[in-house]
Amino acid sequence: MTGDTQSWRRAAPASPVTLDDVARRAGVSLATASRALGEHPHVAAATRARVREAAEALDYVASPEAARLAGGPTGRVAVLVPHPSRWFFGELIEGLEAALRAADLDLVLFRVGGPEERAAFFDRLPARRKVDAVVVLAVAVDDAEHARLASLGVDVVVAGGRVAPYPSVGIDDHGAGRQAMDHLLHLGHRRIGLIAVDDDARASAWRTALADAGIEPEDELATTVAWGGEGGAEGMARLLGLRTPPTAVFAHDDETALGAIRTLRRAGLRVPEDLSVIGVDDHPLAALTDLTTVAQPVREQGRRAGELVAAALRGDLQEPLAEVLPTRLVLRGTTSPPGAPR
Amino acid sequence: MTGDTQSWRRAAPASPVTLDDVARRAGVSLATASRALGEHPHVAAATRARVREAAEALDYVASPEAARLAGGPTGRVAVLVPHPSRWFFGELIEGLEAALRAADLDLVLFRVGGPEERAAFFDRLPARRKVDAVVVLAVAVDDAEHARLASLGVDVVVAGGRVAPYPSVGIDDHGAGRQAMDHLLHLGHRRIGLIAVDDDARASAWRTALADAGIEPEDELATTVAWGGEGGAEGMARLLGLRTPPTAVFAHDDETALGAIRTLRRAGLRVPEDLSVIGVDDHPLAALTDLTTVAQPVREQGRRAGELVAAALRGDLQEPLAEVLPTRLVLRGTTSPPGAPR
DNA sequence: TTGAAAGCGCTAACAG
DNA sequence: CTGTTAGCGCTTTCAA
Repeated sequence: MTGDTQSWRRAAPASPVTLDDVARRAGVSLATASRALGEHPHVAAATRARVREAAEALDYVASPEAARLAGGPTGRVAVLVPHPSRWFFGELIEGLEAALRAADLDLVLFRVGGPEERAAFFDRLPARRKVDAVVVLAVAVDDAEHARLASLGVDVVVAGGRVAPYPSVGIDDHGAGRQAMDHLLHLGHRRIGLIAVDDDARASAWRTALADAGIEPEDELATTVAWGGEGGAEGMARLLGLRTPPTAVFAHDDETALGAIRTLRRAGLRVPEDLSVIGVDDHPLAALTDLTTVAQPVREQGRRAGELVAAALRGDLQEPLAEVLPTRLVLRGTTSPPGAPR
Repeated sequence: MTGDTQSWRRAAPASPVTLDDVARRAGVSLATASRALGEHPHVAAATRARVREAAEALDYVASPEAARLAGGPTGRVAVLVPHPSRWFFGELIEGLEAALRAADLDLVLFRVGGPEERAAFFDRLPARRKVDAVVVLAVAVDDAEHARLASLGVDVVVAGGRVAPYPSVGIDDHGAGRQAMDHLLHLGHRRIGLIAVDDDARASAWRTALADAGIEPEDELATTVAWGGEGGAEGMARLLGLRTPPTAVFAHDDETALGAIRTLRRAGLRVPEDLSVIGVDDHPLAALTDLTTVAQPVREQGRRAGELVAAALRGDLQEPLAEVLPTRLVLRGTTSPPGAPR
């Protein structure tokens, strides 16, 4: 590093080598050089080799701007994220980043959390002309938004969920809910509470699992809360306020479940002796807190979604396939048969 | 939404609105429109207003490629993140995204965890500027990398830490460590353990705080572990293995602290009655688990860093200032005087 | 203060 | 198979 006091400031960029230089050195026309470097079909092998050599020697790096301007792809993918700071989305992003990087695509992040942000994105479409594809992370896209997305003229892939007509990669949320519920039912619980975050597939799994077990789902046992630990804590408090509280609770996700457990501890109740709790995700803290849960491969969902985008951009994606990755019950210490002594 | 089975595929892009269209609608020349939209000086206020109005009405989005090709900025900022899925970095990203968006800058995410990924970034960002600036999130930048960045002609800002000559925004890590240590010392602890993740400022605060209190820092009381809950658990296990275990522990961060507490619980020890634990961050789970900690404004650090970049790109940043945001001790339930009954 | 015109570096027809 | 020729959309001299 220079001792220059101004060294933190930007210096002058290095001299640029253009395709023209490469073409000249290889003794071909600019157009041929372009074709040779791109994976174009009709180029003599020898020519191609010569051009590549020249490019190599000159340490040539193409200008993405110029390429794009002339009609090529941008080499960029927009990623729509509602909550970047949540573990789930962070994992999704890590997986995506890895796959996109491997495909030589840059990841441009757009946060679309609240309604204003959504509106800001879909109305203004700041991604216009800036990306080749859009990856939507676990957010529902309504018809109007879908229409806007379509007007972008880019490929769309969904990760961590499933949205109408787009290719997607996610888990079977209903199935995951069933795994959790069936586990509780197997243990012998009949009065099972639900702490939902949305009226989603996991919530509906609660109903159908109960119904299938010949138990009438009671509305008072289902409560919907804001996402997160605090929400979970509040939901559990509500359930404890019931004349007859449940003997087990299925929480929307691990963080919500952890919140529920806090409420139980504060109320002097033991988990799982007095009440069983199960979540979904297999968040790192679930292992740490010995939380029984239904694990889902989050990073993998991101990775696959990234691969799907890459394939779509190559034109290799024929059908809007919806990939469903497996979930699995992880037995730990927060569930046991009802009224189990110790 | 169309019922077309192919509707998931990219549709034809909506006709792109060019600067030309804006200029025409505003009744000025292309050049004037460009100047009006850019913050150029010599444009009549009325003209500028008219052009802006036209742009607004037409929902105009500039083509970054064309702008860049013609010598302008890219309107993009690279963000280097080591671990996107960790809460700390997610928060930083949320803050950054908000600030960059407000400045009309796009955020391009690059993960730079291991050495290979770093190399990939510094090699590939190459020669051609894909971004106008780089925000480095809490990672060290070596001299070669620094040189590379400088030669690319991009501005650099650091968030969540402090790196050599760059403008940065972070906290006083040593100070935060002192807040934690002083709290423990105030409570009367003399034998205080350290679970470090690095040989960093927080770790050094452990030493100086003890020394200042007239206590000789014993090496066996300081243990370094891998980041995260598992690391914390392991570190605590090591400390418990000592002939004379500490009566309190300062953990590098909340997640590490949570891991330590797990080990204590499993060992049948009570927190804080048998052993006090304090972390740093004020992670959402800290509130949930009643963990005493030193809070730092993470999202705010990201936000400020974003503002700094925007300023630097406008040329409004005169000096490489290093902003230090305040931390504060958050008293909760995992610390108490040593040997405190109940 | 504004307009006209010249590229920025590359890709994609269209000829040869 | 390869060369020629237009632009892509924007920022900038250079004049007016």
